[in-house]
Amino acid sequence: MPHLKKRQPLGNHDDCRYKVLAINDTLDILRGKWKILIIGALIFGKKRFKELQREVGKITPKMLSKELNELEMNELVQRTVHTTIPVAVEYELTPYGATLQKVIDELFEWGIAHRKRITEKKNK
Amino acid sequence: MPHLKKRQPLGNHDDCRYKVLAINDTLDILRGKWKILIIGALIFGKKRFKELQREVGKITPKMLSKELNELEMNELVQRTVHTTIPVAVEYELTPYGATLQKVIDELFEWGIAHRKRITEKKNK
DNA sequence: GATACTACTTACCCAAAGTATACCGGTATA
DNA sequence: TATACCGGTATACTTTGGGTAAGTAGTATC
Repeated sequence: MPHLKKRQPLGNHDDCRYKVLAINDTLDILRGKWKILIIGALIFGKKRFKELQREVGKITPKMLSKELNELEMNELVQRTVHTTIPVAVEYELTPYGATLQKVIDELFEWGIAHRKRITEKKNK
Repeated sequence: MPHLKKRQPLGNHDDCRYKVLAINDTLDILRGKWKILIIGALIFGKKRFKELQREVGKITPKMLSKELNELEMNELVQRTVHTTIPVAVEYELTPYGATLQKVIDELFEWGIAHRKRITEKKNK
């Protein structure tokens, strides 16, 4: 079950609160040290658990498992268990997960611009 | 001084890491329970400390002070002390801070869509 | 029979983030 | 003289995020 923060009853003029809530929903989903990395890895296709672990870097199985669970809850990632022997578990981005692309692009572009701004300032 | 995570030396094929770094720069700036709320409040114009405190809600002065400092370090918010008697301190979004608008809009729209998706699913 | 791989889970720990409460010096108001 | 507003700090506490290390059940390889 996907988790959302409880939506407060809207007061009179505070659909502002409602906005903030929506923004934080998105932020919560992307938050965590590894989520973006995992999504990034899955953009290029299905991956198995150990494969992800190797690809993402120094992530521990505990964290990988936790982050994948959260992504799955939010239906951004699909987990498939193949009943082969031994079992193989595959993770892939859902089409819904792919809708995050635009958001991620914006975050990326602003981050790049920020970094540029900062380093330019430093060199003056 | 604005703070950036140290950029790891790029390996051969991982400008992916570089991307993630930029994304996380942006995320870091927006991170914190109150940042978005504060930026949201400042979009409508200058505000004084206590004004912000009332507007943002249950934030403690310590947190407000901390978050404002961080926003100021990143040049998103400008702090002006008016040497009136008594002194008045005003905070406002910088033009640079306003460039976050697009990012925030994306986060908002995705959040709205997500919320809609989830609640629709629940009602089935 | 020993070791190793897969896909995890569990228990424990620490540091950072956030909260609660009180306080400060200065000014203004009743 | 007392109270309240302003712009914060100081101190102590709890909560959360994340890391470490180990264990587990099943399979396969040497």
